[in-house]
Amino acid sequence: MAARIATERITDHPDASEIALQSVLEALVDPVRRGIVRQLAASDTDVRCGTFDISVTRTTGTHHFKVLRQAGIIRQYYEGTAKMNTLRRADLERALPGLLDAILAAEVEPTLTPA
Amino acid sequence: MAARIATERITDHPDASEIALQSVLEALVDPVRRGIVRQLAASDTDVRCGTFDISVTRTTGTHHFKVLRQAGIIRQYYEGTAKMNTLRRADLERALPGLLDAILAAEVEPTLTPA
DNA sequence: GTCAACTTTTGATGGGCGTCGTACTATGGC
DNA sequence: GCCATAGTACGACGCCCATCAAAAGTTGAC
Repeated sequence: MAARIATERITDHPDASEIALQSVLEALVDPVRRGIVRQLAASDTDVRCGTFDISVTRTTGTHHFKVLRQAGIIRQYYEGTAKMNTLRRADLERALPGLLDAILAAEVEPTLTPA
Repeated sequence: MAARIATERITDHPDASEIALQSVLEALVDPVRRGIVRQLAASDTDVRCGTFDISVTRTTGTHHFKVLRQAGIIRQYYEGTAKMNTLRRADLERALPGLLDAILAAEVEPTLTPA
């Protein structure tokens, strides 16, 4: 078929108006998930799940992506066998102004501190 | 003795420079603790532990105050038998600019939504 | 010194979350 | 059709955290 970008297959995305502080905090309290968000924020294109630099199993990775998606922090869509990820910056800024920027600005994670 | 404000008896306070994103997020992810911080932010004077409107036992309350203190979010000192609490706004702003404001601005907690 | 008010400490309990291994599904290329 | 690649679903395990009840410590008033 012609459809190569199947956005419709993932139904988990909350509307921008449904993004809640509690869920976002729960999502971003985990360092692995913050790492994902940071890498996403640093990239100027959408990123495939498999290319992230995370220190956990693929299985666990899937779990973290799901949490981020259900909190409304990332948007996911399929492109062939690959699952792509985008940061929902604008939606987050509307729902929780300043929060994402404050967290991204705060500290380059200690584990990544350059020498 | 003459000392009625014994700040020295509590040694847990991290220095402003030691306030870390991870600890602050871990502290503020709990709704009860965010409630404490909100009440503190809304008050123009220091507040005694006992006068907070929290929905848990005093024992649990003590625990939450301790977490907030060790994260560097509040400062505590004794005044007689009462334990007073202050929000460390300036220190937090220096360590994690914009974070506290973003969280306080975000939503009046659903549980507190006025009718 | 004794009593009452305020908060803490200790120990126990329960639930939730991060983690993983294995088995499964889906897509694309041959 | 078959195989390889990308990611998911399921189930299990361990640990950490919020919660509490009961007992103990501190301080101020009398």
